[in-house]
Amino acid sequence: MSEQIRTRFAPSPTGSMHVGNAHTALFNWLFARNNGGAVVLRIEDTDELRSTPEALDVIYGGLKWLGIDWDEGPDIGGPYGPYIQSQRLELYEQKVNELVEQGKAYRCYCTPEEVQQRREIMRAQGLPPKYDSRCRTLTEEDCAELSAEGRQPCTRFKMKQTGNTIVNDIIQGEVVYDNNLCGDPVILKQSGFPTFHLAVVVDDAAMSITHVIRGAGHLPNTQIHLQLQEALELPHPRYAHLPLILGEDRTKLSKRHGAVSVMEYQELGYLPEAMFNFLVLLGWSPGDEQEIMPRDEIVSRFSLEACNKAASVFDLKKAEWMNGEYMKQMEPAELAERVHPWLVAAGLIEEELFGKRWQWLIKIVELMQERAKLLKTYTTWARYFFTDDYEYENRARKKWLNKEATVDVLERLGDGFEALDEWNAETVESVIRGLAEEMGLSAGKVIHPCRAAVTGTTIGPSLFHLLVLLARDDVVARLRRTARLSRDGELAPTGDDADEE
RNA sequence: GGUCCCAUAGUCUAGGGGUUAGGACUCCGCUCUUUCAAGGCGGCGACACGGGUUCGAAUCCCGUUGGGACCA
Repeated sequence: MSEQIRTRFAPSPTGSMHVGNAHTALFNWLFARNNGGAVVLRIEDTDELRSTPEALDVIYGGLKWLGIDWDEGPDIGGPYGPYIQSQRLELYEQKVNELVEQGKAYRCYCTPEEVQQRREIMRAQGLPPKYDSRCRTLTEEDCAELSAEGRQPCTRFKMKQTGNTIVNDIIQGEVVYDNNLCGDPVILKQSGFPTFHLAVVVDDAAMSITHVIRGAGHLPNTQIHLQLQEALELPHPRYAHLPLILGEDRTKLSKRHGAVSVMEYQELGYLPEAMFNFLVLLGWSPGDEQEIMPRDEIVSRFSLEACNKAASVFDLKKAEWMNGEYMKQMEPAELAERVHPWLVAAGLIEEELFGKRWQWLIKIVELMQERAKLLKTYTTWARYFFTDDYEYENRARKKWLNKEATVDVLERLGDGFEALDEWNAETVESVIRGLAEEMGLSAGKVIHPCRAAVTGTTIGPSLFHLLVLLARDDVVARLRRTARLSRDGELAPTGDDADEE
């Protein structure tokens, strides 16, 4: 008989989906899917004002974007609901009362300020800054007196004061904590809300969670959870603490490191499958040299035992590279579908595309498929395909457009194109090369000015193939317009980097 | 400050007593070409340090240093 594996992902509804959270969700999902287990989505909102529908949507959206699904959760229900902690308050209260009645927890009348103050003193003395347990020994009269002062109690759990608590972690191994060093944690706040410690323990058990997979930041909390489970006579789940994801400066990833929420990566033009692949490689490796792997393969090869203990730095450059790789592997038609919304948002193309126009877009996408690294890249690099309103870059101005010889080349090229019977890559190329020969120039001396004139830039895909994706009339018009501007001296380098080479 | 965790190049990692320490990103160079932001080729670059254990340590142990996490 094998127990049904159940993992859970338990975010707080903060209104954004941090990549660290996404990483944790991903590993829970991978472990469950690899083992034919279930994934539970639980919202831990006992600390927040309450979850708002918007905050929930952010979580759902982030997970769905990455392709992480769940078997039970607030939106789809399940046999262990409700899945939002603020809807489970009676349960926590009942458990807390149970502990108090059994003498395993007690009311504490110290204010947060007092506790904080004493902690500072202990720290200054070089002592472990834990709660000093002074309310443990309060009598009923003491309590009544303190209440009369207007104090609202919180409830603290009595931690063992001797011996060790051993966490046996699948990833971190055996970690030993000295019970004497841990103060009694609050389990029920003055407000009557449970703390994280109580709620996780109660819910993990109530939801039959077999494996708690979470960030390594929770490792020290686990000693509390283990003791709480014992006191409540609940089973211990297995624990796996994942290495943290850090920013470039090796501190916890936060806003000042740039994009930290998964949706920001979507907005930057990342493909979810690339993000998925990138994230899984932070803290896990298949053991060989494979890096880019389809989702199925990741699922089948995944294991918690193969996870790393060391924290990792989120390397944006590598994520970008990987995204580019995914874009290259894609069918042009599919990539075009992904790129299309970006072009629409940039006002470059209409939302409804029909047959020929789709085919045209696919060709454009394909032309740049090798070099674009993000979906968003198309809105800038491919801009000139969709509008005549593009900038002449300084490099193009300096190298070609601001030179006298260019005017003639552009004009004659325009004439040559105009005279063409057919507009295709071969005919275009022959005009360009023919003109170069006629003028006694190398082909590059025609190609580069032409590119600069028609696209405004000095770099891009094959010029011949690019030109034929534009209407011939447009190309001719652009050549003539550019020639005129050049002659009028309008194309001198501008701006701060005008002198830069 | 206390406790815990971690330590292979700038970054992600493989390896785990005997290896020329492998791969990937980045960076640099060369090359192809019609440009590079793409392709091809190549290069720089690592076992944090000090002690042990051992015939032999990057690998095991201890310490130091550094980093991180937690301490409502």
